[in-house]
Amino acid sequence: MKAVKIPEATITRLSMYSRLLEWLDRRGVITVSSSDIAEGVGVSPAQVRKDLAYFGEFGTRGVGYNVKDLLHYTMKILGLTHPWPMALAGAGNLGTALCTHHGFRDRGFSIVGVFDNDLTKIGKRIGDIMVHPLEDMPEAIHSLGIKIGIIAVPPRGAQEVADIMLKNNIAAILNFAPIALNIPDNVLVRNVDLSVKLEVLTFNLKYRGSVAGEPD
Amino acid sequence: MKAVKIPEATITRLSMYSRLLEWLDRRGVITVSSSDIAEGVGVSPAQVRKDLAYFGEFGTRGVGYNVKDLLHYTMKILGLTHPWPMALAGAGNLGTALCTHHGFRDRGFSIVGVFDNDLTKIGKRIGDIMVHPLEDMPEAIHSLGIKIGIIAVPPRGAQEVADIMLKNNIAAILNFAPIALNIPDNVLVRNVDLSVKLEVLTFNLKYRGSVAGEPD
DNA sequence: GTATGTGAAACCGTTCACAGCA
DNA sequence: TGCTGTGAACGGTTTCACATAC
Repeated sequence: MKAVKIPEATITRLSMYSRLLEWLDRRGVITVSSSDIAEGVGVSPAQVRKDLAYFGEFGTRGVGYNVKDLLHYTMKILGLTHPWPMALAGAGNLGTALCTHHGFRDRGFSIVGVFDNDLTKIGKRIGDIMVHPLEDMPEAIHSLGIKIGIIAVPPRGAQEVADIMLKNNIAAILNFAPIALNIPDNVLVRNVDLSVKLEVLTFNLKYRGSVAGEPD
Repeated sequence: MKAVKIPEATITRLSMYSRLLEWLDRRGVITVSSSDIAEGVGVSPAQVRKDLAYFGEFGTRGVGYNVKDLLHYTMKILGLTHPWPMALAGAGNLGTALCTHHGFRDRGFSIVGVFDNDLTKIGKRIGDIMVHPLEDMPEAIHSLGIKIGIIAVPPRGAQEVADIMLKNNIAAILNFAPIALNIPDNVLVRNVDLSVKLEVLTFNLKYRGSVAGEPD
């Protein structure tokens, strides 16, 4: 935690390193080198070392990194030492998929409230939680200490949902609606836009013939 | 189409401009300025102009851009003048969500084959298409001229699915499995990793207090 | 010998500021 | 006058290469 600006890309990669380390740890691997990690997530070894160097010195020269230790550090850096309850707006197919998404629970994220204003969905059960009307979201946010909201409603309703979240002091939003939300600067937003991802592919298919590389 | 390298971020934004233009066009808007576009997608006007400049001169000085024309150009640049049939592997919740995802069809993408090797899913109907066994995928890829594959299976099965796609000359893969796929350089891959997105949020919540900005 | 940690260099993308044109 | 198009400046990220430490 220096007074240095840390590139977002570094955080993204750190998250990937962390998951790889979890995998290695489960397999009983004790030590990894920066090249091992690099190969595992598809970046350069120098990049791995630079990324880690933002946060401290975790390795041993001539040896590498202790898997368990580095895993622990990455989790701590990413703020994953405690669970993050989340509120989900939208109980459609996407919402259902997110609710049951294994990858979330594996990393300490859990959707503790699902909200929708479609009467045919309210009362339904997704996994082990029930869909509640949107108007119940504020109370849930406060009583369950929810800091992160997920928007998985159609574009039309997205800003409305965002506004409700904002009014109730949500700190961060993961938005799946393909529109630019109007969000104040003190609230974090990240968008997941599936069509954009596909269009990057079609562009490349069309103009570059075929070149690989994964910047994102 | 110059001999200039075009930043991936430019393509990402182009895709967003394109969708905004569609929206404006449907509303009967005739002309937009770079500032209008910039505001609509949350970037700077200079950025919009730079991005467009990679591909030509589409505007009129002192006036702006013709919405219909620019929409047409962006679609063409992105390779969206013809439909892109896609094969989906994985008929779980995520697969189902992707199948019924409106945003795809709106932009010319359509999933024309869904494959899974879970016997309880094969034969099921998602929307208007049926889930087929994974072994039927090769034939579908060839007979339907599929160039893009989507992987929405659990991490364990992802590489296997990828290998099948590769063996059948898929040109691009959109991967939702949170692992680094082993893919040759001549095949395009983009990963959608939901946990990573969330961990970027938790990192920022923890260390930056609250700062906005959407780099991705 | 081997692999980390790190300044310096190279590279890339964004912003600036203004020339060019309707 | 107003807004586009663009070379140049800027800032930030990645790569390089080597000193450092085990």
